[in-house]
Amino acid sequence: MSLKHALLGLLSERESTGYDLTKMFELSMSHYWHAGHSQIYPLLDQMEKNGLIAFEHVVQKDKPNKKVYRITPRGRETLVSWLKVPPTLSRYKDESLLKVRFFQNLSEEHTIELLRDRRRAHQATLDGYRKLEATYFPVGPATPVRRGLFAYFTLRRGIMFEEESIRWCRWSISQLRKKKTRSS
Amino acid sequence: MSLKHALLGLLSERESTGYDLTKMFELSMSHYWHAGHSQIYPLLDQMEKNGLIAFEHVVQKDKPNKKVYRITPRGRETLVSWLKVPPTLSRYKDESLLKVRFFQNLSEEHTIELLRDRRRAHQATLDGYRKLEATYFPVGPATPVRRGLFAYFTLRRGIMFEEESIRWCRWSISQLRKKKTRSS
DNA sequence: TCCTACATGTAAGGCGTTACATGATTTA
DNA sequence: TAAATCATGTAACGCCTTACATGTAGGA
Repeated sequence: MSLKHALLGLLSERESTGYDLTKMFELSMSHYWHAGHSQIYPLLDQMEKNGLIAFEHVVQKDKPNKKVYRITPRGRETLVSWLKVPPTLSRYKDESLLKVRFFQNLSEEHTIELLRDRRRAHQATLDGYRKLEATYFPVGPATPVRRGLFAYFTLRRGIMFEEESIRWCRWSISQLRKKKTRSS
Repeated sequence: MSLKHALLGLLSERESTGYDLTKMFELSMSHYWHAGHSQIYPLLDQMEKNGLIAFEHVVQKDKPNKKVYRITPRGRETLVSWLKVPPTLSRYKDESLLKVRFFQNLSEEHTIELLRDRRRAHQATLDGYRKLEATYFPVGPATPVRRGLFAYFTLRRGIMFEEESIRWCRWSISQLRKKKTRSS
């Protein structure tokens, strides 16, 4: 159950509400993990009962009241021992690549069109990551943000992935064009 | 439900048993999809009932009897209309990168050690892909294998991904070393 | 003799998505 | 006036993993 550990990791950095945690997944972790609030709230409940985290009710005017969670020493232990275990080979699911695998069932024109769409989608994602980079890490790994080095590493991995995806789309399209030339 | 479409895709290429299909996921599609036999057998059953595929009992000596499935015209329609829909942004889950995100909870020595382990794991995966490439696509996209072009594209994506992962590991380790030098 | 390949199934339980449900305040 | 933000929850259903279950033939 890695979501539990992801929540412990985020709470090891700062106290947060379920709402905050949900947003962190959306905004800065989407290329390697994600979870909706309907999964997060019940899990926080359960983790609190198991003594991994604790919360405090905070009453607010103007805004709804909230529950602010923090990690307990026991939670920290659980996090660290999880980090030390070498991860098993992660099994990706990429519906987009899965479709490409079966593109022989479409016309060549159509597949080129779909590959162009993919390239544009990757470009848009890349632009988003670059904005994050410019905002939070303006001078790269040397940016003086405490605790931010590994967050920067994972963002870099996202950027490299998107760049590589774009190169792959271009290469695939060029291969299809070559094939067309040969057969005509 | 993409597994259904993955099965249709594989059956659009050749008749197969549940066992064959299970092996194809393991051997050549693991970097973008996976499924175990306990998921595949009941789903084939259901798809047969819905008229997407049909099967024939084949009695064998020496080996257990088997059910050979083939795709129906209706299955082919379902496959093609799925292919035409632009995929929604795929949401990856990469436990390995998730751990990296929280490495600040470990010592710097330890994180370097773990990153080296990752690099070696990616190298091993890459070696496996390269063997597949040498076996099935010895002269690249021009290899005269009918229907094999898109299978080659997806394999190339796997190779590029692993190469990029290795570069990222090296880069991360070098960043950590620099930081150590600065602070000492 | 033990392991691997071939071959097909079921069952329990956990994980994850989508939809339902509420409601005040701020911004466009 | 409509939408977004803040904020927390529940329920139904489907997907997926792990384990249980069985049996033959061939190779090391």
